[in-house]
Amino acid sequence: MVSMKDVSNEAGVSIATVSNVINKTKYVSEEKVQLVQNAIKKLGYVPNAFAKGLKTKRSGVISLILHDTFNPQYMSLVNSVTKTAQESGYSVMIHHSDRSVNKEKEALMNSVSNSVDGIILDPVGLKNEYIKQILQQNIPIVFAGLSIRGINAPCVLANIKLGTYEAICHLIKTNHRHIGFITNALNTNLSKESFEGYKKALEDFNITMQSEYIKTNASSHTGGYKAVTSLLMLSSPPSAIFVADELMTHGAIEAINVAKADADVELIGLTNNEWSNLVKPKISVISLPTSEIGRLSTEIIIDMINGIKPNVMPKEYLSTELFIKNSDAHAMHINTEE
Amino acid sequence: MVSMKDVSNEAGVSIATVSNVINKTKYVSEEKVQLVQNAIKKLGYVPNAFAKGLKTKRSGVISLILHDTFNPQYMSLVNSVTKTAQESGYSVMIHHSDRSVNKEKEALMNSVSNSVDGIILDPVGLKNEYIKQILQQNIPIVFAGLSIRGINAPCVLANIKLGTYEAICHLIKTNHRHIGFITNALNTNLSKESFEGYKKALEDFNITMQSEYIKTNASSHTGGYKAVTSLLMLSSPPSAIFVADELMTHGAIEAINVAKADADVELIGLTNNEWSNLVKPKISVISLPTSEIGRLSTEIIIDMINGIKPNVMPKEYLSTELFIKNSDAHAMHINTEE
DNA sequence: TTGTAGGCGTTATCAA
DNA sequence: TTGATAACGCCTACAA
Repeated sequence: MVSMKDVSNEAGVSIATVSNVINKTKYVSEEKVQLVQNAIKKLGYVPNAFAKGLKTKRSGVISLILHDTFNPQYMSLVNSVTKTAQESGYSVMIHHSDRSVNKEKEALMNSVSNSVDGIILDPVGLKNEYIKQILQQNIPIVFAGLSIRGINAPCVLANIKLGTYEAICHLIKTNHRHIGFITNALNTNLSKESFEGYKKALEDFNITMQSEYIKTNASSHTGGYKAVTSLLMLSSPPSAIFVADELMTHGAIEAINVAKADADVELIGLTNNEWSNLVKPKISVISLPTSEIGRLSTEIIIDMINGIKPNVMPKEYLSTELFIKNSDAHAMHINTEE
Repeated sequence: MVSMKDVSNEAGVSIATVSNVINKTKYVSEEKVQLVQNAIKKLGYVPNAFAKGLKTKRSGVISLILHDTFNPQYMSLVNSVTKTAQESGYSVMIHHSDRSVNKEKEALMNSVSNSVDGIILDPVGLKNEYIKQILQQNIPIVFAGLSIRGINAPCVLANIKLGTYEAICHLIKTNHRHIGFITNALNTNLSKESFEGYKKALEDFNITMQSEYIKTNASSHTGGYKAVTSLLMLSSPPSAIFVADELMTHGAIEAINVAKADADVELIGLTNNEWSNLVKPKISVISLPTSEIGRLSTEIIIDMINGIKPNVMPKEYLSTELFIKNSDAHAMHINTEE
């Protein structure tokens, strides 16, 4: 491996001068700059990040820890984080916690051990004691997608409550009064907040919530299928259904197809997958601002690394978008911050 | 930051003993092991990867460089690479070259500078002089998804030629004789090999290739749309169309919908997106073994890191799968290696 | 079985 | 303006 010392020998200058040329830390005469640059090129010198990090305590690496990469939406998160980071000269290390608190802990430890400059965490659950230890290490952390209670760190989230509210309002305005709501066990912020939005919309329009229209124990493909099927079998079935998860939306579509009920029921799902435009029956969707979440999280973490306090604490909500079927443009796009 | 020295002080042993306890490099008496472990826990010691790497020249990091992350398929690649790596104790650093040879070069340099133990490269184009320099640095590299000519490194690819061949054979066996073929400019291995498969299938069944059925200048959504539209306007349009790209498949479906031609034309697209099951008109698809490509690439790179020569050189082909519409099971699954 | 000490490639302080 | 040199935290002969 060719080191600074080799370069300094080749160029006939001191190691310090080489370092100053590379990092532009001090003025070096044009003559020596040339000498050094030629030597670097000739020898194919590449700086050693270990040695540099050992001195500076900085790695130029941001750690991205994802809890569920099965969901296709995560690609745009990975994308935007990586791009934003690269633009600022950072590299991204990616870990999967795979819905396991233990793996999350491992990923966090690994991040500490690798001296990453900052961590973007999409947490597994509502708590992980180990996270507090990270904060004590003084390594910046921001939460993406989910928040963790009791932890004072910035947090970038989709405003799913407002998104759901908008979607339900749209349905009501297009004369739906019997609206189904399907989600998983209401044990995540996402589903809980989505349900809040649903309730609020009904309230605002003075519509009584009917418990038989609410299915809160669905999950994944099959769950969506079963939930919709049972809704359609009610004596007075809903004329519209909101589904708060991408996979469950799949199942919902199939159920409608099987029941040949596409003329009778309006569906709003959750996805930003392009394929959803081509699906029959046509559905409307709300899409999470995954890409923006990634970009903003990264910008915040970089600010924190540089000692700049993020001005929005502790939570930053990004709005979802509602795409109405048969319409290229999206219907509403309300931007809120708090 | 708490270092080994602090631990050794706390435990009342030497630094070397601490190191030996941590790395299990030498036998240490049970008594001192306890002492050290208690000290580690008490102080919250975490090894410093910089110092370690500086000595050992190993980082435990694999670099994954992707050329196009717009394509949703990449998520499963990222997924399988990360999981496989994590299982073997490696971390993954992810870079986007974004179809730019320059960015690819930057990512490679960054990888060298960070002393990654190995590189999985999904290359931008058919060549990049800089890659040869990487090989000279003696850092293991494997190509995923695309091969680069003139470079002697392992290479894990989808057997798109065979996949296309199977798909076209299926069409022929179901009595199609007029089969359209749509791809981009034939300037990538993928499209070239796909076209090879198309030609071979026609030959094997003694069907004359008709040049008006071949559209090789399509690209992206719009390209697929235009290509299919023009095919459908032929005086004797094809009864089946093969589309060798996910986005182009989108456009193709729309074109068929607009032309209301779904009864008349059979479509086979390229994707492994779950949504494609729900699309109308129903389509068949061949799917790339992205996940397997990721897993195998990672296994190979880890072997190389450990000095084990991969036994399959220089290319390893993984088979695609053909999913016939209206059928849950896939029709064929032929596994070949060469 | 345990300890001492040199050096990995940088950066940064201090002299020159 | 440039150059010596002492850390940074760890591993690993080599000694004891």
